[in-house]
Amino acid sequence: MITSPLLTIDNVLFTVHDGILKVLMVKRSIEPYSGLWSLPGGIVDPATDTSTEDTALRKLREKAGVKPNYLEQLEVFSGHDRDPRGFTVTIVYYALIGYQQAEVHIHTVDDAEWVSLPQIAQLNLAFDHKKIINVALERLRQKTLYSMVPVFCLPSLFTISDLKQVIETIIEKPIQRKSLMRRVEASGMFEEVDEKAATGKRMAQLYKLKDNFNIVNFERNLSF
Amino acid sequence: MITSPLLTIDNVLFTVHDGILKVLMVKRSIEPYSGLWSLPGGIVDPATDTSTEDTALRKLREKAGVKPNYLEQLEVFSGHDRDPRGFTVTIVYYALIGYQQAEVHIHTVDDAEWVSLPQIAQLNLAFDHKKIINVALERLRQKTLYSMVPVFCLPSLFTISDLKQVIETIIEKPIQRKSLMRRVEASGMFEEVDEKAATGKRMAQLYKLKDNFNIVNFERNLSF
DNA sequence: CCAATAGTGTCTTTTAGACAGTATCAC
DNA sequence: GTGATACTGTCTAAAAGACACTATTGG
Repeated sequence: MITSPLLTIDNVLFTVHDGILKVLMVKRSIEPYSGLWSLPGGIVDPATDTSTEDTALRKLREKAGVKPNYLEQLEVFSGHDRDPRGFTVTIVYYALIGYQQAEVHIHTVDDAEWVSLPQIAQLNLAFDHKKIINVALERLRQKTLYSMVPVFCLPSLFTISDLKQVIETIIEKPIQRKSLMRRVEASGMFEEVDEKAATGKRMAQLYKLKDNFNIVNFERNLSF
Repeated sequence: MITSPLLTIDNVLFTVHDGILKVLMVKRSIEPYSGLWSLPGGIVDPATDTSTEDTALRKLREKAGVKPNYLEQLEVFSGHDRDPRGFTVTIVYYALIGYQQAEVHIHTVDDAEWVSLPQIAQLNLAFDHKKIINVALERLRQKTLYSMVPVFCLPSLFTISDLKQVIETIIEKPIQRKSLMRRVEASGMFEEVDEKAATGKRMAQLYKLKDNFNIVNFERNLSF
């Protein structure tokens, strides 16, 4: 008779704030790795969850009171060496949210915090979470090259400059404003709203996601 | 106390033979869905498997005696409605193999068979395996547009025409031979061997994967 | 008017598509 | 030589990069 291994999920929730890419981390309060920072995740509960995606959303709600704008399966990590308790299987999701949207909730929970990538590099994280974050980051960067997913790191109204900054923060490269505008147009995902933002000198056009948008994948990557 | 749900893996093993894309199916001998065709998979066994990828490879070996040239995680399927026994979680892998390479083994196992996609559409498959196959197919098609993965459906020596046919079979569209040759060259994954194949009239150059190849992803998709 | 940010026009670059033209083989 | 398949040369097309140019704002 085979006993099922411990099945957990973990979330890599990204946001961008002031040109810095951050990941939501929570402090572990139980063994193993008690006291260390870790990804917000937990055990899949067949009694309450209708799917593992449901588990992922529930954990983000419970641990930080947030609901992401975007959530997608990254991949499964498994093995004997990733948890001192033995063989474990973790389904990892990566997710995006606007900083303003989440900030309120994060601040009321003192064991949840936005951590920048340089900070993460220096921390000692629980389990193989550092590796998981790197895989998620790689995927987010790739996806940023051929889609508009970074928009999910922004509030519901945003300018082209906002979007440009978020993209540049994620891929750590400058992009051409012109290229971005062409893609915004071509994607058909967005509509201009009757409002302008006074961020810079000249007022900037505000955009929002259309009510029934489909995420478009472009046929070629941005390059440099 | 939370009991872990039943954790299984399934494989969608593709090959191309004579211009037909096929999936390896096995006949179920136990309930539920006994007697129906299903994907070759099974339960993850922490006692023997070092990872879920290991489970996937083991199941392909046990059920059909084959070792794929390419194996990659597709995604996790979960829910209460996919198995009459209740909440289940299935990690799905998709894989590629050359027809010649696998044929011998498949023929010795009478409950394993290559099934074409039109045939699959007409069959009544176990669980949600029809849906899983469609998701895997979609992924394979996407990947074919920006990489050379279809080469893993071929024997170790192959011609450009072989590769072209496999690609066209997968995406169900004709491509330009010229575009393919440019990509074969640009990828740096292949080397010409000192041998020619007498498939058509003029002898065709044979290629093989370099000993230390890296799978290259192109910056733009093939289009039509 | 000036400085700064928003946004446009347009030329270049890259890489795929199209397709004609050449090469090599069996017969 | 003929016909069929293999391969190359080269023009066009689509979309991104580069970058100069215009527009709009606050002061």
